[in-house]
Amino acid sequence: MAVDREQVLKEAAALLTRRATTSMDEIARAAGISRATLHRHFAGRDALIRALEERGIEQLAQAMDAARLEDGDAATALRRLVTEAEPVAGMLAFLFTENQLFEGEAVNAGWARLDGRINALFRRGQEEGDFRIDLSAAWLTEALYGLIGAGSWAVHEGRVARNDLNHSIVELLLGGIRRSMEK
Amino acid sequence: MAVDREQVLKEAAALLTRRATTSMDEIARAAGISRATLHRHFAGRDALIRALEERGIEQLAQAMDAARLEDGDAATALRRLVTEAEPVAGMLAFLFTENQLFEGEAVNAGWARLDGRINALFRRGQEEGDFRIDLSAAWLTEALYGLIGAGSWAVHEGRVARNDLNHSIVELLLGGIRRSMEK
DNA sequence: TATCGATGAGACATCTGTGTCTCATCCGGC
DNA sequence: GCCGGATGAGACACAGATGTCTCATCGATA
Repeated sequence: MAVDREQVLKEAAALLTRRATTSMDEIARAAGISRATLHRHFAGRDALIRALEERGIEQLAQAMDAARLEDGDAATALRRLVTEAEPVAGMLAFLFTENQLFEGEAVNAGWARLDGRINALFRRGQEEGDFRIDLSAAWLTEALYGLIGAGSWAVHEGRVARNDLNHSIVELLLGGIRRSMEK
Repeated sequence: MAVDREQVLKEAAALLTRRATTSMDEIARAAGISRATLHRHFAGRDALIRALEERGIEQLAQAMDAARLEDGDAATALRRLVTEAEPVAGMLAFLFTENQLFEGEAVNAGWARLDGRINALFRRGQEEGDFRIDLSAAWLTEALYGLIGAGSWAVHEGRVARNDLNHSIVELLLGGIRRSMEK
């Protein structure tokens, strides 16, 4: 009865997102397998985190593909990106706070690629005259991550309705707090 | 030669912001004292974190006082808040990701008070017709924390210049990404 | 049914961090 | 100079998690 590796990673992500210090034993139980079996599939805790990171990178990359970042105007592409990335928001929030620990070669390269794609999207919006240019694309990228993380956390805490998450993030990013007469 | 408790907390905050699992020994060394002395001043790791949290709450409260949140229009008050809170940004980023673990009585009450003040600021802006009302004040509060955290991290990583931090946060919050003809 | 691979349960050693304690030392005030 | 409080260095036991191993069991398949 082969263990569903993907299912294990999913459970692990759910637990670690809530508490970064969740033990291997707790993860194993949550996944419905024994600690021994967990170790048979992932050499150790580091390997598990690494696998999670690779999974997160892959999922975000797929979300980007699905969002077709290069199509249409940048703002609409950004909306699509947030929509596609929402299911991975919790995972991103976890990795965003955790990735300071592990500085793997391939992993960093993976993040750099993703950052680059988002950066490019913001730059495109700036070049097309739609996005303001007094805020660097690098900062906008970080801010996007930050808002996704904050939003995911807020939903988890019950301070924001899950249904509003997408709208909350995108609208704040695009339009800001201020009520504008027209735009 | 009395240990400078404030200095120890400052060092601890700096280290823990970078890596949440920094050991007591590392903190002690960074503060230039021995682990034994560190334990003489803080009963244990929990007590140290608790002290950090109280310190963060106090500092943020002072920043709010200095920002005079009730004076003038809400947007300007928000600008003042970000300016005053900037020196504590790193600390806030740490506590923001860490407070999910410790659920102290008094501590939570302290955060609730601060959240309430920020919430009130956003609500005031909404009632005065300056802030949009399709984004809840609760979400705006979370978003502010998120952006401060992301900004602090971006500065730490060298992706945003420290001098730009204030401007980056406030402008994104108030105006959003979009280039607007007029506002 | 017999077999083989995968799993669960548990024992075990190890490691890291923590909290406590003791003892020597240092430094300032008397 | 002497004394007392504070500190540093280090030993110690303890707790929790980790990684490895063994052995029994279960289930699918030949």
